[in-house]
Amino acid sequence: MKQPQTTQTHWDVRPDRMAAEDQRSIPSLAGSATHESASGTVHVGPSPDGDIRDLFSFELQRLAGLSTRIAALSIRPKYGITAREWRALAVLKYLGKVPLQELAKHSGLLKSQMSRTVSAMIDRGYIEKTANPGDGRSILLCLSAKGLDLSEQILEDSFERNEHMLSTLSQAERHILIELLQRVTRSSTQYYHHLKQTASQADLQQLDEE
Amino acid sequence: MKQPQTTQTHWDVRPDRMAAEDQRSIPSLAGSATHESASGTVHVGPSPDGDIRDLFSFELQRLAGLSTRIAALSIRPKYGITAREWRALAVLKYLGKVPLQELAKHSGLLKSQMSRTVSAMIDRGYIEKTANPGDGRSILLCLSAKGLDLSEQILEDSFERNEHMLSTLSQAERHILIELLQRVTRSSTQYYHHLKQTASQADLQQLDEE
DNA sequence: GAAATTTAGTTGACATTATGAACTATATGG
DNA sequence: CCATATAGTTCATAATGTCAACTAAATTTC
Repeated sequence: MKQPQTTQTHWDVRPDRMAAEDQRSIPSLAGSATHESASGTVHVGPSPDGDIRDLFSFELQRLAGLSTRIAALSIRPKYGITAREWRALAVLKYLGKVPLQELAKHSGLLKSQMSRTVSAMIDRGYIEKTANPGDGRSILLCLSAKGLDLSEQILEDSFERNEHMLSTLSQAERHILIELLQRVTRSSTQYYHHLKQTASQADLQQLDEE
Repeated sequence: MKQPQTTQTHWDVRPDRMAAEDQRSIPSLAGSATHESASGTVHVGPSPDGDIRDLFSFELQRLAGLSTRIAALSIRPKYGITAREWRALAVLKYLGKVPLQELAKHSGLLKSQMSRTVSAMIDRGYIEKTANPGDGRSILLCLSAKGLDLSEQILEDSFERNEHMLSTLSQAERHILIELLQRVTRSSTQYYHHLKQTASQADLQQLDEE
């Protein structure tokens, strides 16, 4: 099934940016040559002539949307579960037995979202909930046998999906990609907290002014 | 755990996997090895016991969610525009003057979504709409002067945001990351079309069977 | 060249997701 | 004790995504 090394897939990948029907005019595209200016600083700071395609977050969003659709297409019909529910299971699988907040953090969801997701999974018997002996407010969540089994099945499928998505990358490139993403996630998390903080400070200041 | 075959990358990645507050023991984690025996067929794929953190799509989704929140935090309050609306403007900026379908494709949205988005932007004077002389069904969209101005302002902000998000990567690494993302987007697009097609074929078959 | 089929865009209906705030019940620190 | 912080649930609301129906213009086909 898996073909880790080959670069060839049956779906035949074709070049980008100026694919097929796209090249209608757009003279401004000539400017894209400017990017590759050797090794110097390319688009970093405020770039006057860069366009959105050079923007990391743009590519990221585009691909993430695609990935969501692909996952939904493969998971929902087959397992009767949403991608988000599955993610909760899979995260819980490596966390073991943790309170809800912890699960939410690792999944990148708000606790309110996670609370609903989890209670739906409890109703369906995928997750078990026990009291936390050390803290009466908190609960401890873990996978049921059924939940573990499901999460493993889907995880396997997911690795295969990823295999297809990454089919044009070599093994080395895949590792690089994941590692870079993880690093970016870390620094972005810090940046996000920073932003939130200064934003709420600005809000307070605004109130003072009125 | 997982063994990436001595994938030594020069930037010495130290995934935090068990960062900061996370290492609260979780003794039950040791037990996760025992599960394998029960389920019989374990993982046959390339990742026998990899967990979801090794999954490209998982990292992707996590980071994309973060990026969305960061963008919303910076764009909405400052410019009174949603991230999606801005993306439409920025894509239109490099496309020039195109029909709606074209704009939708490049933005990764359905035409129905784009139609709504665009008409809101027309109402606010950011986008102009003219008839397509070559095709009576179609319309041609382009940025107004106001829209161009706004898109450039936000684009500049966005490059700065990205700067923060990518702050821990070298210039070379940023290029690699974008490159890889673009390549993955291309092959994933192919895969998606492939999936959709086989899915709808399965649907038809199902109908036949009834 | 008229009927049937495609295609571009708009709109409506509906499910999913995101976000914040209110509310409960414990916990913790003066 | 009382004030305050925290864990989790629930509610309200907005944004997003998805699909299908609909109009109008193009294209194909016989």
